[in-house]
Amino acid sequence: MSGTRRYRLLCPIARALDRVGDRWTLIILRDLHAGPARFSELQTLPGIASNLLTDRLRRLERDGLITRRGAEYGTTVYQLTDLGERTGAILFELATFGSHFPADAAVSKPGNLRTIAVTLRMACQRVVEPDMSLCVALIVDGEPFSVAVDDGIVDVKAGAPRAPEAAMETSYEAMIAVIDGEMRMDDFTAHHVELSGPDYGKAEAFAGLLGRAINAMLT
Amino acid sequence: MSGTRRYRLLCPIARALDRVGDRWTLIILRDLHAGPARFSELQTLPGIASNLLTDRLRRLERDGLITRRGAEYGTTVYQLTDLGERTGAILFELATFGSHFPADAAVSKPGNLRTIAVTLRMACQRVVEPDMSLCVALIVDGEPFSVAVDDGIVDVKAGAPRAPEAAMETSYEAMIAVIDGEMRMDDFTAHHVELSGPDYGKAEAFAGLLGRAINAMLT
DNA sequence: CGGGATCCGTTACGATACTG
DNA sequence: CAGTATCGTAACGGATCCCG
Repeated sequence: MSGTRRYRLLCPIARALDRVGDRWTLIILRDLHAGPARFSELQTLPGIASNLLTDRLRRLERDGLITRRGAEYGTTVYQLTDLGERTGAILFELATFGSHFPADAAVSKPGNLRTIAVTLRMACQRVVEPDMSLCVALIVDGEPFSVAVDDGIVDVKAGAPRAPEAAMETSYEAMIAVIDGEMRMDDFTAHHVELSGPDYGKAEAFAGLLGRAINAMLT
Repeated sequence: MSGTRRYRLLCPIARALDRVGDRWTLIILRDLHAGPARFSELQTLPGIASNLLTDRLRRLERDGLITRRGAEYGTTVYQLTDLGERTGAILFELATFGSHFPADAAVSKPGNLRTIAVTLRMACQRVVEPDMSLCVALIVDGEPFSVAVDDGIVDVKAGAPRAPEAAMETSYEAMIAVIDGEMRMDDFTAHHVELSGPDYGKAEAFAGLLGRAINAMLT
């Protein structure tokens, strides 16, 4: 177990990095923003060792960023606390910054696509109208996500919504291309997205929200 | 020289961490946000080894986040590029998040106070009126900073301004206490700050801006 | 003196194997 | 499923030395 090698400075930036600055920590948090996850789900992160994952989870729990639930049933679930939710802003700024760089030549696609949840939620939250409400199923490479806007409060979670008003289907690579500024938004909506009902107007409303969110990221 | 141990994921968050996620990298960038710095200034960071600093600077230069200027004169100066400036938002969110945690018992004060520049600039930028303009000298523990607002564009740099309209003197510990929420803003302005002219109104205007900036951080 | 380079002991990470 | 245990390797920390 690690524990030394901290900055131990008074500066708030260093204090933050002392909690979330270790390798994998922010990637783990990124996944948990898509909803609670179990150990084995997080282990699908390409390249993380199980002992590292254990160490990070223990430390995040100790610092009050996550909790473990239901250890009795044999099903342990890790979940963000209110404090842990606050890392969303950090992750969003990292995503905005990271979109300026090309992906490595030897990229390995992630085992799960939970990464999109934080970025999508924060990006939409910034541009949503205060009176908007909708609940759509977003399916990315076959993986379902729930995008819910409740009077201007945006929530994005892994898993299909119970009663979606509409659905949007697309691919992860297309989403990345448009966030990176390599694909125009109208090309994306025209050729890489399939909208469907039952309430088709809600699908179009979500497409519009998504467009404004991505435009705001690219400035 | 390092170079392996990258995430190599398509996810923009991972791409960002592949550039700025290594130990010390964000701390170095933090310092450079206060203006250009030389190798020896950055080496005052408590605990960084010179070979580590060399490695991080090389990598930041290679990734286009910083440039080295004037190597001919024997005076090498490292400076943020436009791309590097964009890390300001990440650092601000880290500072906001980090202020929720207590400082370590064995804190070592930094050799320089350049850390305040990014946080101060971003915090003020968020709440400044578009038509505000001022140029004040901010002296923290004797170290001078220049805070300039030019038609709503905020700039904070290490070093005294040439023609300050006013001055504010305070201490680093008091600033940290108020950012952490441990000291009330009115207590700070009443007992831990000294304002002076020549244009006393500008000093009060800056104090007001600072108050609104910190209040916005604490929400 | 500023701007590093070199060396070496220690710590953290990565991979795999194994267990309650 | 949710972790331990072990071990080789890469990165870090501290010190010293070097060169213009």
